[in-house]
Amino acid sequence: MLCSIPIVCRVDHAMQLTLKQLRYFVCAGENASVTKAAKAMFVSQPSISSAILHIEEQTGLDLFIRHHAQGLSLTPSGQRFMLKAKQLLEEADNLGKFATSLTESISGSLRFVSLPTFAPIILPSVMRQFRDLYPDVHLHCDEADQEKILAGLLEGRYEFAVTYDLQVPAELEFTPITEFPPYVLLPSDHPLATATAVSIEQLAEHPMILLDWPMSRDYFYSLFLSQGVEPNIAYRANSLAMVRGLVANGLGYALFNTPLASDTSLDGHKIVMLPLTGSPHPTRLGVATLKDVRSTPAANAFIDKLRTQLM
Amino acid sequence: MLCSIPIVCRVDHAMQLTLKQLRYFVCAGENASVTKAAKAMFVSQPSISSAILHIEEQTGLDLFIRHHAQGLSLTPSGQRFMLKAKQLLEEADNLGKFATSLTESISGSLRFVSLPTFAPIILPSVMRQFRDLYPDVHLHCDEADQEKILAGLLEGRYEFAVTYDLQVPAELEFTPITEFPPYVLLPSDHPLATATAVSIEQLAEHPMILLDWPMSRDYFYSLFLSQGVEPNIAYRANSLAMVRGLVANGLGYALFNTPLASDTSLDGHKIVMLPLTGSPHPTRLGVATLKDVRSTPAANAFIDKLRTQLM
DNA sequence: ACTTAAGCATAGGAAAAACCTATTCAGGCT
DNA sequence: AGCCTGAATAGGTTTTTCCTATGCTTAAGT
Repeated sequence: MLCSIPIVCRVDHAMQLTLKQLRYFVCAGENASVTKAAKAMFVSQPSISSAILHIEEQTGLDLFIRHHAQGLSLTPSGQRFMLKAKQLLEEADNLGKFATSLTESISGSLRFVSLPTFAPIILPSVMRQFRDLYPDVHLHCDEADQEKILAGLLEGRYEFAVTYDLQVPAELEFTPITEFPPYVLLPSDHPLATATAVSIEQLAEHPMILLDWPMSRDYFYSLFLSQGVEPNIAYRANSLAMVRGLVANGLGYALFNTPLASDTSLDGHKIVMLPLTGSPHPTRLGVATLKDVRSTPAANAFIDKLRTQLM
Repeated sequence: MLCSIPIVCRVDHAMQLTLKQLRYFVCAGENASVTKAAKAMFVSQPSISSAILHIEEQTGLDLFIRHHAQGLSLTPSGQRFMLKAKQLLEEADNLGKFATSLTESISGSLRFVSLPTFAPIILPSVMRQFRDLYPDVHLHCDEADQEKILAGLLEGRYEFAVTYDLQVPAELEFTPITEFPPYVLLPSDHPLATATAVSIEQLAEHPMILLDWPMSRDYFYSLFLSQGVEPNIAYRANSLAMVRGLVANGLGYALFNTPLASDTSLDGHKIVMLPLTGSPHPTRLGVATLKDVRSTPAANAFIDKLRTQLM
């Protein structure tokens, strides 16, 4: 039979002091009296007494010199211990204040995320306005594709996301802010450029420049499919600027939904923007947040600014 | 009948978070799991759960995103709160460590007090030795008369006192270290200077220089009174140096108990030191501490050094 | 699609801690 | 000596903490 080795459960008997006990002790130390401390803390005298005794037992310190019938005074060790205890209590209070500041004040930092499609178009001015109002809040804006955005929200990396309402899972809340109806970008010498509006059917036969991003791709494709036609993809591009350049140089038309301020491509050619007839399904832009998590005041303030900006 | 005004008890509902709750929360946050935290903390899963819920209720924060059947992740607020909570817990641990350091290690600072009569004669060399052994301990030595010494001990201003066992109250513990038998200081041309020892009776008629300090005065007087004679006080002086100067210049003899290393006064005259016959009552030098308060290791170490120095 | 597994929340009762009232005890004060 | 003050103790009650058992919701597996 083997020798059974006794396993010593090493729970590392860390001194167990509660904040309450420390509070009682400090109060007694400052008043040099258990009774006065009891009055100040709105508890009975034995409560203070036993808290002190408990700390003395836990630490092995003699905190007080008991003067019979006339209160207490701190021992030198007690004085030193009280100093540190007060610091700790201070920090504990600060933690509480910090918590309320997180729920109540617009401060600290704010992390959010958006799609690179329109982040640089919409967010800079909102961030500018926000910074002017709340200069102490540190803004951090990431750009990522929809998949990463949703994962980041679920993992708590971002407080909110400015994105489309596409494939948003049930755990997330999507509050729409505005809609972007799709429109056509045409080179100025395109046969359809003189119309006031064009239909999907009209466009189908012409060569198209496709913004080749996961979401855009699916969305614009769906506009044709819902009309029973298929687009004639001549070129694919990976940035808005490139698409505009290709259009401006007459290589085809493109569909867009994010509003563009400029009617000129980077190389100086003019572009014509026309609405689509038949009110095609617009994309909905909004804010995605976690369903069961209250937003911070900073996040709410930012989202408000975003809303007024877009509406 | 007067309107009864309802008194709103404004107890300033300060957020009541316990360290234990914070510990549970942090552990859950670090493990991204209530269950794992429960195992790590050796408590049941609901204990962790309710601690978190309690903090969330108290602070109004949503600390975690609950992923059904696959743990938790911290919200942005939760992340920030956890950082601060960890800091607080760190500080709490430090307080515990500080307490044990007070009881176990020779460190920090050490305040004590002694009588100016012999403090400068005895303590400097002990302090020197102590500093060489424990250079990090800060020594603070006050000088005060017996009355102030005793009050200072009772108020916790000093950890111990090096003094005589005179009028020590019951709350204090006096541990004697050594005895100082009184002896005579004579000018070298004094009629008794050639003897090997002198008696109190012999001295009584000669002019005496009295060290006019409360305790010394009473003590030396008592040596005469116990023999049924009275001293012939010619001069009174307020310092050892002055007494020695007066003696050396032939103005009288003096009684001393603290041992002197030099047989020369400050102005260069020789002094003769002779023992008293009849073994008069010696003064007892020792250490006074509070009776019910354990001394710190630093104090014990110092007192040990003092004892080996004097014995 | 249905079942199983994982994992947090809730319920209810038991154990522990905190608290309160009443009393004791030890020194000062008159 | 007797009263007063103020801390400690005793004993019982309330509050908190903790545990077991169960429910509920989604992911994963078949």
